[in-house]
Amino acid sequence: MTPEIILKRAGIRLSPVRELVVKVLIEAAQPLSAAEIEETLDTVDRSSISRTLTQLCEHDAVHTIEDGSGSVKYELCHSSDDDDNDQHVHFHCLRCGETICLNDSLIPEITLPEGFTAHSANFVIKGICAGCRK
Amino acid sequence: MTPEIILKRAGIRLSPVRELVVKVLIEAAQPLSAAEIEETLDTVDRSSISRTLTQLCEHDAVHTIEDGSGSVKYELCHSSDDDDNDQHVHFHCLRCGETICLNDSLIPEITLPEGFTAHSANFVIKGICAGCRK
DNA sequence: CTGTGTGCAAAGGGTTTGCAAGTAC
DNA sequence: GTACTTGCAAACCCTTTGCACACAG
Repeated sequence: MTPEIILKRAGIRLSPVRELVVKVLIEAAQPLSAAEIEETLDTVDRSSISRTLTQLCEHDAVHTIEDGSGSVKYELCHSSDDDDNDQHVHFHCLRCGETICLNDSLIPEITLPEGFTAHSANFVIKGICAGCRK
Repeated sequence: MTPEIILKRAGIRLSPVRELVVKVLIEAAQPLSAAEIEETLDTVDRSSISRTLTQLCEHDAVHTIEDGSGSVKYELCHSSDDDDNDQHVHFHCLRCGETICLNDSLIPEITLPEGFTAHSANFVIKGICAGCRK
């Protein structure tokens, strides 16, 4: 998977910054915050990163994870189509601050009250990871 | 359930502000943000509310919900004991911004990788509520 | 007198916006 | 030329902290 393909599929024009941001997300094993992307791409301004992430979210190429760390994390959507079936649970370590994907645990379907429509879901378990438990 | 009982059980001394904050949380049908509590209690300073909420969280009398709205929501813990069995899923309406409890949907147990320990969980479904769908 | 509670103002952090310069077509 | 992209600085929102006064034991 290349940045070019992802951007093209999302219907977003190519640009240097956008390709760099998507590349970082592809290579990350975990969801990243805007600040983490900024650190990796230290030549790129934070506002450009912010705008790019907003755009990627609007085009459903990226989704957000609120892990309670204070900053939103971003992750590439795995499925190209609209159904969010690939959405998995995340684990946020309260000690080291990392947020990792629990790829084996898909977010379960929840029955909503009459008239409610789901758009996305955010399921984060907080605790201590194996590395920090020691 | 009264503010006095909740504070006493949490091991927090009584005070005018603390009783007011807990009272608002008791009467709320939904999780509230610090700003919403501040609006309701317009005589109380935001810093006092912030400190009270922090204290309530530390004593496990209140837990937080990150719904992606930008501000953390607070809700009274229902169980008095340590197990978080009463934790339920929340629904956040992207149109009206309300976050409501889906009391019928308990947060499912997730199997964590070896060595991981769970402390709490945050499960929020985002979409459009019945009132906003219209 | 000592400790606790509270309000006010200011700081902090994370993110977004206004604007102007730069770039591509 | 026109539209799009980007960086810089400033603004914004939400939350927390420093400090001083007030009050209770």
